[in-house]
Amino acid sequence: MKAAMAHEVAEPTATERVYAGVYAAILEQRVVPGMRLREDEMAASFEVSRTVIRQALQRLAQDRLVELQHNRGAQIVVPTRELVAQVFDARRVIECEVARRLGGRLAPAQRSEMHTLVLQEAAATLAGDRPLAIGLSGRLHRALALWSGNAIFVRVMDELLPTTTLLMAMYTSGQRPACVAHRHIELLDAFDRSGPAAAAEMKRHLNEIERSLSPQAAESAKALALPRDAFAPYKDRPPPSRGKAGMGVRC
Amino acid sequence: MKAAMAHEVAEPTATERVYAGVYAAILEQRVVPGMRLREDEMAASFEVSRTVIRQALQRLAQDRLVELQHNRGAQIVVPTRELVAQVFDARRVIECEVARRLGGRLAPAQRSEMHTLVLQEAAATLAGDRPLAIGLSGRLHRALALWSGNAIFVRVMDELLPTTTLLMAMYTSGQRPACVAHRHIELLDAFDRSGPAAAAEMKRHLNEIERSLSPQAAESAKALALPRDAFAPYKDRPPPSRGKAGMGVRC
DNA sequence: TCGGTGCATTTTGCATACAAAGGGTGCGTC
DNA sequence: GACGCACCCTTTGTATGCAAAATGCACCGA
Repeated sequence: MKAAMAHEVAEPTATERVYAGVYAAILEQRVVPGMRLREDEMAASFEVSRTVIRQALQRLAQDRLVELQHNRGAQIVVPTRELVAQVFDARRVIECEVARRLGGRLAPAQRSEMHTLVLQEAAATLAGDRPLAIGLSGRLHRALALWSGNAIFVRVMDELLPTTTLLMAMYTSGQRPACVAHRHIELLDAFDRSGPAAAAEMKRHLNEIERSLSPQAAESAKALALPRDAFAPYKDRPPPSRGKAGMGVRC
Repeated sequence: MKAAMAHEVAEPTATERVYAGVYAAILEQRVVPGMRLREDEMAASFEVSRTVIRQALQRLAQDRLVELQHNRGAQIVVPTRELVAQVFDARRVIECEVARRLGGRLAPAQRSEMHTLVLQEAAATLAGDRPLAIGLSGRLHRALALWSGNAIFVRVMDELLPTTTLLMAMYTSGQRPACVAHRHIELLDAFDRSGPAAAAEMKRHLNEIERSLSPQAAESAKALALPRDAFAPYKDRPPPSRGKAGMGVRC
């Protein structure tokens, strides 16, 4: 009778909050690749039980944002140059095919939605909100897969987008604006033309994004300790004192 | 120390046993699409706690073998003709590209492993062990993705193979031997020639499998009750010794 | 017969507990 | 100072309990 009509925007579950919290921390580069995520600490930070943390870590591992090593806990995935190449290679294969099928065939509603997303992303980029821009970019590419008519492509995109997001967040050295890579307007134009044109532009587009990722930001940074405030926005107030020795800090 | 060297073949966790049990039940058609999987009953059948059942269902849902409906529990996915078309469409896109890259470039070891898998699969088919044959077929396709050099393709195959397995198990009306679809020998030959040849043969191969799936077996069968003994082999016999129940399939 | 209501069943989310396993640390020894 | 061993800490796997939410169904009234 009130909310909870359209989607489950109502009240996120605790697990989801943790998931989103870590996701946001990655996007905003508050965490470093290779950083250990200890269950107790996270449970304290988010003020939930370890059950929730474990579930969230499970989902994050499923999205390849964290890596679970047996009996050694979880850590933020350390992206490699190799991974960048492979992800974009695979995305070119799939998304160029999507573009080929969809180019010149966009329904008016789809075209207008695409346009909206492009504008929103541009606005976010201008506003300096990189996380939002990255998210909107992902939504655009996902929408294209959806419109291709094959739900499997959407599944594949859902599998690859989180990793891409991680890569874009990690392989960006601080102030460098990665926005040059997001010339989605030209993509929109190409989709108005033909399949081959859209495919070609998609390839160019993905190449451009790939090139924009500087393979330096994520280097070194092995297994850092958890900065006390990495998830600060989610714990409200600093816990009294966690004077536990043996943190195993090592760079 | 001793075992657990190569892989975790040592002693499967309870969650894994449940997962494997349901997986096998699907392969052997002891369960029907749409069948409800109630936690309590499964917990009783497998003699584990609901914790384990929930985790197993989670993994099964992740593999799209069961569908989790909010507050309505889990049920075996009901495959549609649409899904068949989409899965094989996507697999053609990806695996033909894999074949194109790999054709004529197989390392000797790879070629021999491919050969071994093909022979094993043929043997399993002759022996009437459809589940094994389906599994080996999947392993072959996965190996090809692996050898393509792009780990992302492996991820995608890992995403699609369980669904394909489900489809092959479900869309096979009892005695119909689906083995004609597995002319992997010709695939092997094509991979010895060239990229384009391998891609063409892969396309033909996937088309053949797709056509072999008769879209009738999985119809109707909505929300059946759980047969008391669907998972029987797993609640009385600790070691699932590959029971050969309902194996009346043969070529 | 149709429609609304309330209860019973089930699932879900979360917390807690505990034994086992494995890795890392630090200490003692050589 | 290097090596080996024992202990500790963390994670993992599993069980259990419980409250809240949602479903489905039976029952009741019109």
